[in-house]
Amino acid sequence: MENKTIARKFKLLAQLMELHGENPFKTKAMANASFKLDKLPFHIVDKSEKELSNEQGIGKSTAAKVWELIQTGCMEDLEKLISKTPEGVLEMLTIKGLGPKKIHSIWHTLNIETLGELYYACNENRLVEAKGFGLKTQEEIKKAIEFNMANQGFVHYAQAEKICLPIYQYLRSALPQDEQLAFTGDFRRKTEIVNTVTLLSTATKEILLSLVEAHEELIAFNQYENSIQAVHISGLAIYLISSTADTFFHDLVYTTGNEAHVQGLERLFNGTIPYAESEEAIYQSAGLPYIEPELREGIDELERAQTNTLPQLLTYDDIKGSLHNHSTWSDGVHRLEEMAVFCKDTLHLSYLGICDHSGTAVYAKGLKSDRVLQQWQEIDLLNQKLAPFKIFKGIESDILGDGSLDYSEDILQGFDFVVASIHSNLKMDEEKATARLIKAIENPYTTILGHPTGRLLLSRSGYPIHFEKIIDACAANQVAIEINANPLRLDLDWRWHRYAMDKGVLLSVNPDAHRVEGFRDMYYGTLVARKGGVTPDQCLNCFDLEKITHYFETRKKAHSAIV
DNA sequence: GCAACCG
DNA sequence: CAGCCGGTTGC
Repeated sequence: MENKTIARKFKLLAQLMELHGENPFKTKAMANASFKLDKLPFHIVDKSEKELSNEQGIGKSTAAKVWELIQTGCMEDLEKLISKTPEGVLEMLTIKGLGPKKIHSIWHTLNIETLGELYYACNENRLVEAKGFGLKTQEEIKKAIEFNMANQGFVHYAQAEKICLPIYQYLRSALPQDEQLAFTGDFRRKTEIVNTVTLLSTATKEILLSLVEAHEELIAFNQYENSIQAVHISGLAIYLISSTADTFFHDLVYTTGNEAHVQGLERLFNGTIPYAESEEAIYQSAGLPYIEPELREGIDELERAQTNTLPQLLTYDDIKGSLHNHSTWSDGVHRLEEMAVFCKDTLHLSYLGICDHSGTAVYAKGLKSDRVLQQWQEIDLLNQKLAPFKIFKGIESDILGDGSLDYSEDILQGFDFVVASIHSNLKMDEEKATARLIKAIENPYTTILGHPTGRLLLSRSGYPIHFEKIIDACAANQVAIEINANPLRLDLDWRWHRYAMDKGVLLSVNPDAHRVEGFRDMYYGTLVARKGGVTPDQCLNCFDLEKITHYFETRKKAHSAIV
């Protein structure tokens, strides 16, 4: 069991205790425990109950609960509270703008127990009758429910991958070597969210069905002539299609999609895509080089293939370093040295950009100026110790409400680079948000624009921005744009990578890691970067140490000339 | 801690 | 009735 899972259970426990009006001190203790558990720099499952209770903020009874959770997979207190709470009320906790207090009011004064009823009440203007609710809140909640409904059944790519790779392995080892088996559909095209994972195999439907039925975590619930609809216990839909040896690669192209890409390909064949012994052979017989599944979105990949101008997509191995990461200096889990050593020795990268939160982000222990100076001292020492590995002095500076950065010029000029991003005042119209971002982009100290829309996939749409204007401003000011590699963000969206590159804007695959494992998110970043057609030479952290050092230095010279 | 919202 | 305060929520 992962720390995150344990922390989430405690958070839910705290929320439900509050929802059911239990002792506020105990409630607070559970909320604190959740926060604390989430920030422990080791795997909780490796420790004893005793060791755990030695941690500041985790007492005997909390440690006992953690132990119970690890041993039995659940906590009695939590299970009791869950059973006392209608399912719909539990779902309300996932709606932005609703916390335990407001949900209590909805549940007990309006007698609403499902999200459907709640939505209906918003439409009927009945939510305002409950204490603590006004017109604005009602509108926000209505929008949040709509957002939730539109995303029903979808999971992040990373979640889907975690579930279906073992399923693939299971099927692969159960099927004879000469039977083909492959992922297909959206998942194969690496879309940022998926609602169905589709697998294609030359095995018969009967064999596939028997394997699904033998798998503890899969339930087959529907059958068609050549396919099986199944669901994983997590709720993720799994679709299995039975193909044949002759038609396999033809079927693979069709099911991989997307529709527009397949239709375009069909036109090149005057109607039907032929059978062949590989996908490469199919594209070749249309006179085309192989087109990576990530690029098959029906944009202009067929034209680019025809003119031999498909991009040389970056791969995970092209990544030379990691920019935009956090440490215990702000809200990270691991110390700066641990982060650096992990990059150096485990990931074999040649540099780390550390970008802890700036002062305004108090909730994330953002660094005030004096702490910045102290961190620089530590970085200088570590750079001596770890050479030739290099830690760059960076900061994730909040973009304040008016578009300015968080520090005075004398501090800003001391950084090797600055990631500027928005964390507060997210409810802006497009005009305001765009102007605010452009002001930050025009700041001579801004090196990279961080998560440009602030979106959280499946839970929060970003603030609206005028993408062309933002990207044009980055081009004019030589500001790179982050591809935030956290699978919940993947922001800048891959649909805008092309536009950015055409304008000469560099992209940067940034994991925004808050713990050492977080660096691995760069893998998800490279997947969407590939979807966006990003090449290594247009990706800032594919620069080797010498090149990026030079890049940062010349950028600094450029703005000190202005100042 | 701070901003938005509500009473 | 403007404006302040305290509570809730999210960052």
